[in-house]
Amino acid sequence: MSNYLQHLNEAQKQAVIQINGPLLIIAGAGSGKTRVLTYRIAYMMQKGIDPFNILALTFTNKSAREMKSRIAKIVGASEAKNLWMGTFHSVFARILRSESERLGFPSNFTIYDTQDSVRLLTAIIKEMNLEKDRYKPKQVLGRISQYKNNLITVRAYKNDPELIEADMHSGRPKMGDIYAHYVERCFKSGAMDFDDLLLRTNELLTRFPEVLAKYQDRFRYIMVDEYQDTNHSQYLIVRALADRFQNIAVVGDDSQSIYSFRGANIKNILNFQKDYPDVNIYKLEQNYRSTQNLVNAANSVILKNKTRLEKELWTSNEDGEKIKVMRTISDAEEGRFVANSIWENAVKNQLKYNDFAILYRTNAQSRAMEDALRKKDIKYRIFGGLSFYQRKEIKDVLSYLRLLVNPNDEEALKRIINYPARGIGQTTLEKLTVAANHYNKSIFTILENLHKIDLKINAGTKTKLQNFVTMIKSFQVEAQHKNAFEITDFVIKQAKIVKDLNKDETPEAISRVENIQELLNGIKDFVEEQKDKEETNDTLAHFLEDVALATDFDKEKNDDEPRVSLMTIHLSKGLEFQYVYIVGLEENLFPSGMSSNTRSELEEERRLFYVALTRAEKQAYLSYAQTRYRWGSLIDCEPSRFIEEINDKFLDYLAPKLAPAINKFVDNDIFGEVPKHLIRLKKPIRRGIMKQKSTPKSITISTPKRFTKLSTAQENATDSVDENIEVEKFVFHQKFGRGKIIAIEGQGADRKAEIEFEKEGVGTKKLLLQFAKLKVLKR
DNA sequence: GTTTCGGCTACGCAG
DNA sequence: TAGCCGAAAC
Repeated sequence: MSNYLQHLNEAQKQAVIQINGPLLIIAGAGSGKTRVLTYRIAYMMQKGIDPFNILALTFTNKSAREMKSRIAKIVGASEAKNLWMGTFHSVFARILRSESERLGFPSNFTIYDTQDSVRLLTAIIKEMNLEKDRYKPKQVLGRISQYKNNLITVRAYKNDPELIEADMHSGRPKMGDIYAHYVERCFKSGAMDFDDLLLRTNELLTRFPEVLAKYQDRFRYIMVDEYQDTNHSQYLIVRALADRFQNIAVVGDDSQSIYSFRGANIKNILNFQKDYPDVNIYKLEQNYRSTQNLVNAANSVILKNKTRLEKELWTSNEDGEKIKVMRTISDAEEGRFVANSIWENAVKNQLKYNDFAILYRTNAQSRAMEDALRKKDIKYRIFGGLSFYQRKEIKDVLSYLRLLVNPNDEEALKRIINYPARGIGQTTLEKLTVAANHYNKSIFTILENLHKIDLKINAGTKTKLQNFVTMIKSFQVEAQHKNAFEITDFVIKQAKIVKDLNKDETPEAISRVENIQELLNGIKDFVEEQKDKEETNDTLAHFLEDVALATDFDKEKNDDEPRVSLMTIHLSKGLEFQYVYIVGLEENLFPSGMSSNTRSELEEERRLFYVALTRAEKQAYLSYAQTRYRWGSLIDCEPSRFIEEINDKFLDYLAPKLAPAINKFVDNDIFGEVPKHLIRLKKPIRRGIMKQKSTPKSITISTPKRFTKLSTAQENATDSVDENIEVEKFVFHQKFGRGKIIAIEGQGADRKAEIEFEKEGVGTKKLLLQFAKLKVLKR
């Protein structure tokens, strides 16, 4: 039982048996990190530690499941069951659910996905009459996400002149107001977005010391995987929870830090020693995954980065073959090359298609690969991109379920109030939204009280609205005695969703019906699983949470047919394949044109390339096209600098199949003696200009230096902003300037101030405080 | 008041 | 090329 320790090398063994105190494990690619983590937990449990006291935060739910089952094999299933294992988001969503009422959220709060958040922001920006070109919802969401990941709440924002100045400078003076509305609307809807799951956890642990104490006492042993990709918010959660017992083990590899765009802070791992001075550090440097040629090639690449911890990956595996480099004339040709090569290698080496992966920088590149694979009749599976749960028909069905669980969920309501079409249009919805904002209630509450307020909605429409409410309420009643599968089936039939789709006989509509059927099957499986777990009755809410946080890896395809995996390099982290094809190695694509500006951005791209290379066990292929369709038109491409950064002795250039006319052009151009990057260096000016064209400076959201400063300000972000507003006080309005309050009337959302503005031609105005967003001046 | 049609724009990675 | 949004058609 305990002889599993024999399977470890010395560094691995040390990392496993040191279970007390802070521990930093620097784990190179393919160095047996998962093995160390699973053995470590098993070892702890055999030493008598209650699994109930162990928290392991993993990067994906899939890896949590896999580790759990491996641990179960060592210590037994019943013991392993009590482990807390999962992603930050799923673990803390679960904790938030049981504590949410302290924060003013219902326990059945909805989790908004990115699409929901973007839709809500689009609505808010529209309601505020802001130019949607200046305030692009996706960019605004990115900015809000930055605030949240750095624990800058609405109040912290409003008290931070530098931050306000930064947004003003980037041409978005209204960011603070949008942020405030967004937070308010989420709160009103009983919804948290992805970043809230971390932000609100921090809020919970800071505002309620007894809650912090409870979880500190519970999670006496904490482990964090992929620590290099944690953001500030996650960092603070871990630090708070581990503060009492300091049994904190983090595992990571600074060379594989590739998520800075979502706030990951490489400093978390680099500074771990500073946070815990008595830390023990172990480095796992032996690679068990790849051939020597691959490991050495990857090393030669990552050496070009300046910011890195000292470590050298090595392997005792066979030499292996050189990395193959291929040039093609177009992206379609690149697809054909990859498909042919996979087919040949599969036949020649007796491999299954699941031994192959195609990795790319952007999801858009998958199409050319798919086309080629389909033509060769090679089965494949795409990860990422538009996931199953984000498909329109699936989101529509899920929105019904979300609404019956939480009727205040505004985004769910807006999706389905007129789907299938029931004669409730844009105009009606706008009236309802205005009323909801006015009374500071959810749209559903307005609908329930429709007879009490006059919204100038005609009688026919009113009846339709009332029918809608009645339907949703009937679903809620049914849900009390039906399980998740039964209620979903009921909803689909009652709402006539499939019926609506069946009106259409296009392949798309048929596929949509199939997808809904697949969703039903998924829910059935889920219900069965829950039965085994003998957990609570709230399976529907539980299912919706899983779905909101699910990634593509969490949804196993039911067939066991081997398939080639297609995914972005980001998604491939932690995975391994015998044969790996890294495609689209072109300047402006990989490295991304948006990341060539600063050294640190370029270093992250290089780490991304390092991650891609180290996924391969036996053989890696690099390919690039000379022309590619992007943004709907054909563009010329140059090979990526990353190809040249690999020492030539590890590479094997394949003879390119080119049309003769182009051939004479490119032959000495690409493989000639003159290092290409010397030529390319002359060109950044042109790149710069082109870049500005597509993203004008005024719109770019730049992170001010000051932004990384830690803000620990905690508050309930739903606090009203107008609490200081009194008669006689001077205020500042974004548009009308300085003014004096001469009267205040109304309550709550209806509260208005009469203000005498100093600016010429403005005069006295009555403004709703809810929208006016006045700043109180000292004098 | 609702639906449909056509033009415009987006492609950077993700829980 | 798809998906979204505003304007015209129903």
